[in-house]
Amino acid sequence: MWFHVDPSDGLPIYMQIINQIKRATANGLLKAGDQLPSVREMAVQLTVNPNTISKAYQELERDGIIKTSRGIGTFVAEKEIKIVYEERTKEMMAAIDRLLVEAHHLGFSRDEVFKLLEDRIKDWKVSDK
Amino acid sequence: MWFHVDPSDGLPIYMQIINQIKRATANGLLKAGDQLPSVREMAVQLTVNPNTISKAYQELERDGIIKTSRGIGTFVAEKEIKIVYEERTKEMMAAIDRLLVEAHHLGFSRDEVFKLLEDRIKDWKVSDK
DNA sequence: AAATGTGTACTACAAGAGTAGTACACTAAT
DNA sequence: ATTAGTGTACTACTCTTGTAGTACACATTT
Repeated sequence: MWFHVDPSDGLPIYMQIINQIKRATANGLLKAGDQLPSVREMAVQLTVNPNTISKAYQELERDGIIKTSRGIGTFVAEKEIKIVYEERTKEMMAAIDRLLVEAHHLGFSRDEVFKLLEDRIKDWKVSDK
Repeated sequence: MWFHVDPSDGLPIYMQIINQIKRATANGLLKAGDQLPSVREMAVQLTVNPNTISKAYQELERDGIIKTSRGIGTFVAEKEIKIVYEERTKEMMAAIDRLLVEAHHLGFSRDEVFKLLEDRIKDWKVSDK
C-alpha cells in the first residue's frame, strides 16, 4: 500500500498516517469496507513500532473513520454522521474562519480564496469519476 | 483590551493569545501601527506569567504580524508579504485541502462547503465597512 | 543619573507527547 | 488443541512543551 512516512517531518508519525488515511477516504482512494494493512504489516513496511500504527488506528476509530476488530483486522467504516446538525455546522464555520484568517496572513483576499476553492473543488470533481 | 483566556481549554494559553491577535488583525479590529498591551499589563490582566505573553508576541513577530521593540512596546506590523508567490499559493492550497478533508468527515459535500464559504465571505464584507 | 516602563534571558520543573519493547488476548482456520 | 493471524495493554524512556520565578537589558522621561 502507498503509505509513506517521514520521521524528520516534525509532524509525529501517527499523525502522518492519520492524515493520509483521512485524505484517502475523503477522496475515494479508500472506500467503506476496504481493509487496511494490519498494524504489524504496516509497522514493518514503515519500520516503525506496531503501537505507533495502533495509536493512529485508535484515533481514527474514535473519529468513526475506521472500524477495527481484534483478531480480524481494520476496515474503513460506513459513513455515518453522528454529530447533530448545529454541532457540525458550528465546527465547519470555525474551520472556514480559520482558513480565512490564515488566508489573510498569507496575503490572499477573500475573493481570491473563494476563487481558489472554486477551482479546487472543480479539480476534485473531475478526478472523482 | 478584550483579550480573554481559558486555562482549561486544552489549547495552550500563548496559542489562544496568538489566535485572538491573528483574528483581530485579519478582521480589522487591530490595524497596522496599533499598540498592543505590554507583556506585563496583559500578564496581570490574564493572571499569567509575562513570559507566556512574551512567547506569544515572539511567535507573532516571527510571522511578521507584529513588530516589537525593547523598552518601547509592541505594535501591529505593516502588512508586507515576504514569501514568494509559489510558496504562498502552495500553502494556501494545502490549507484549502485540509478544509475539504475536514468538511468531508463532518459530512459536508464540497458544494455545501462552497456555499458556506460564500456566505461567510459576504458576512465579513458587510462587517468590513 | 535616576526612575519607570518596556521586552528578554536564564533556569527550573511539571506534565505530556511520542515511540519502542515485550507480553498478552482475541479470532479464525487447520 | 494448535497455529497463525489480528489488535492491545503495560511499561519505560526520552524529548518536548508550557508555564512560572527571577533577574537582567534597553529606551524614554524627568
